[in-house]
Amino acid sequence: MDFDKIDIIKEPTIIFMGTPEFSVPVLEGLLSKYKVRAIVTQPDKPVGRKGEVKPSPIKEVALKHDILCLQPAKIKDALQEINVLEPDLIITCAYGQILPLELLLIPRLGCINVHASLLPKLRGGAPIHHAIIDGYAKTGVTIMYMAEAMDAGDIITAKEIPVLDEDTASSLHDKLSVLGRDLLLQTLPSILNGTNKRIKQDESEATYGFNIKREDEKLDFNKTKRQIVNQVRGLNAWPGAYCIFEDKIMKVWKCYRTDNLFELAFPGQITALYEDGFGVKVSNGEVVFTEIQLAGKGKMKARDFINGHHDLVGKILK
RNA sequence: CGCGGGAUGGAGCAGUCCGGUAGCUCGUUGGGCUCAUAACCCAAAGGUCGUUGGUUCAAAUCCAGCUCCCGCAA
Repeated sequence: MDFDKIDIIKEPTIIFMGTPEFSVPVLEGLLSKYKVRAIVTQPDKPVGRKGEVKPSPIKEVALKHDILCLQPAKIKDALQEINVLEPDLIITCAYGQILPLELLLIPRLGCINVHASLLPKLRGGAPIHHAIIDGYAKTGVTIMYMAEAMDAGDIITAKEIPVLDEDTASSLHDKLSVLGRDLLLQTLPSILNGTNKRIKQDESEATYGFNIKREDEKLDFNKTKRQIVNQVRGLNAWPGAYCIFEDKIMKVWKCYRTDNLFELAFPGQITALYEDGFGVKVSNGEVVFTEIQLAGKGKMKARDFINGHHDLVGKILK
């Protein structure tokens, strides 16, 4: 009798923890090859203007596959339940809560996390947005053991992709999500049989990409055109960069930079009209807004906005 | 009852406060100019002004209800 074989056949008990859309492909990939004992996700929360209570995307998957789904308001409340399940491995991916040490110690093989950056770069809750906003040339996904400090655990493996000029937070999100799925499936066998690598993070190289705050969304026209463009595409398709036009919020969904200088214009001043949008003066030149949205209105082509608003040139965005 | 904005030809807006023949910038179609053009000139088509009811001689406009969309906040 071959005992090694028996070990491989024995199914590990896996618990998956995740919440948003990003973790859905990762979970579904996992489900295609492995059995998941339970799923932990954030409680249903009121979403949208009407305050409708909606389950998280991960809960939808749990329901579809008829898997036990835990939704503790605080993860500590579920420690007992998780303990009883006797997981061999806990896999997290954008769960949304910090895991306490007691939980990290439960699984025999530890807790691993799929994180959307090349650690130790961009630790924190919004690594995808910040990869673009902060002008990173490359980013990726990292699978690592979880530690008490946020995203600071030992690295198991990582895979990088370039940040392209045409990338938005949205496109990068989708790419990293499937990249994370593939990397997890590729790496999981070694984690389950204990042959995986385990590399300490270089603390001196650490950077952070914390959750987007309202102030991160406000455009500052004293910044450079590259910074403005990165901010706009780094916040597309959610939550969007904005500025103020005639006391109303104007979200900017798409823009590009030009070589025009307009040295005499004020930062934020509308410089000129073009076929596809209108120019705005920033510290070192001009960016052209091509898709915008005014408070109370839907997204629109900047050209349509121009058609309805005369005398734009010279006005100042704040 | 969380706060607020909006619904007007295909698009974006004005007109609404102070009721009285639907306007602007585009787009579309046809014609003209041009070596040529997404440029320019001329012309045309296209709207029961979100929906229901009320007030009035008369409602896009005033009043009430309803539907849908969106920004903020959660």
